[in-house]
Amino acid sequence: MNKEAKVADALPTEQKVFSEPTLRRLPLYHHYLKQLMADGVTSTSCPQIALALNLNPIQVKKDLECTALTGKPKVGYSVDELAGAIENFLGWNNTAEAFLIGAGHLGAALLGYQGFKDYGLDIIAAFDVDPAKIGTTINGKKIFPLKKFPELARRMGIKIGILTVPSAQAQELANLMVESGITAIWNFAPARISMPAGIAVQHENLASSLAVLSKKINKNNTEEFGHGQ
Amino acid sequence: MNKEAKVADALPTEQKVFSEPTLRRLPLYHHYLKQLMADGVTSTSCPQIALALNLNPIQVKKDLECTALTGKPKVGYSVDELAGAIENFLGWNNTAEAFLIGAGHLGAALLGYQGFKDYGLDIIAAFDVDPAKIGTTINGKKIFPLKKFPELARRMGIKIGILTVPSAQAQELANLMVESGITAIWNFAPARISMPAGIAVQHENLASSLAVLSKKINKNNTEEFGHGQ
DNA sequence: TAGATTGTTAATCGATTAACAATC
DNA sequence: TAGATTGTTAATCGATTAACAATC
Repeated sequence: MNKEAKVADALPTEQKVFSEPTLRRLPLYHHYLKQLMADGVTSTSCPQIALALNLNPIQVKKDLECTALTGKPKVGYSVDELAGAIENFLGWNNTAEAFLIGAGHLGAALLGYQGFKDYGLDIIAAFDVDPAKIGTTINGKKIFPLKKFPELARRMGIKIGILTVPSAQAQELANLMVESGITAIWNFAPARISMPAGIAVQHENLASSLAVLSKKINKNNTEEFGHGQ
Repeated sequence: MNKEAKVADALPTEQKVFSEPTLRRLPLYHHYLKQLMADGVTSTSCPQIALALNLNPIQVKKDLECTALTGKPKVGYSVDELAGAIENFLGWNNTAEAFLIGAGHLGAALLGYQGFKDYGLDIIAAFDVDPAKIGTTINGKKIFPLKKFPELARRMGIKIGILTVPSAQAQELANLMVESGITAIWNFAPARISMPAGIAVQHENLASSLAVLSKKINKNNTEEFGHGQ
């Protein structure tokens, strides 16, 4: 019995929750660890990771508590173990299957992105209402008519839905997903969708990111030239 | 002279900084205001916006301080004015031109996304090293050889660069952008890039979002079934 | 050993939320 | 007027950062 199991026995109900900023940083650490592995490096430390990613070393340490690994003072952690522990924590080693609705530009891009497999996600099919797209294959993934979604999702036990549709249709199609047994929705429409409790929703909003970038630009300009916006 | 100008005169150096979470919510408000406008609604309030977007009304009020608008007690704000003030604050009414490097799946999707114009961004050309892509047009945008980037960026005074390349090339091409006069980079590669001070960088990381979604799913499951992960 | 890093607890900082007077 | 919302200041909450003993 390993250490993790012992801790789990001792505290069966106490499950530490990690903040969203922490969760968002874990893939960055993992990416760096993979780089180290490719370079043949076998151990690393929080200060080293922090230096490479331009983060605070103590923050890195706090974040890595989620792995429940024990490091060696002065040495750090095994790169291999650490990468594996992050994958394990994020559930990247048991792949989940997903359906996508909306085979437009963005939908097609996601269908063609090979990296998702590494993150435990496999988009196995897409759905659309456009007769020109139905029956075709985009980036190796077959496009089905939207009306087949509920039946196929139920039959295949799909739990993750990806929404890449115009915002006007987002709420309606999210509802369809939930009625079809989907319990987690990754929403790329520039509109919030509201869902019943128990349904996980992750909003991806390019307008939000662009707003942050715009303001960063303004900030740099005003600092540089020394006057208000 | 309007109120904003007066405030700017009175406090020329004091420029209130708004938090990143606030900036990310502004486009959501704007989107809802546009909906109201389409429905012919002329005024709205923070509680109404909060209800529609499932947010805290006081948070909405705090966020809208960035507009420097004065609302009417019991009535709220003019939908039209509020939408305009947000556009103004985010700089969406003076369009900025951008170059994109990496005309793969994701790059093509961004080239084809019509919505950016509304957010003050115009991607006017893309660059790639693939001879099969160079000279072609993807979603109406011409693809140029990468080696033309510095000259064209300089000549056209382009300040925004969008990176949609594999992570192995991200840092190198970000450097090229900066050498070509780019001062803001929107990075879609799943790798952090480090930049000199004064260069604005916005990282877009699907792996991070997926990490958050995965954990939301786990959380719901453990709550539902009442045991640890 | 000396020194760097871990592990953990405490302090700080900033965002969110609450409180309340002013006002239409 | 009564009541809802604004504008603004204070309190809370949580994430980040600091401090420090333990240890290899």
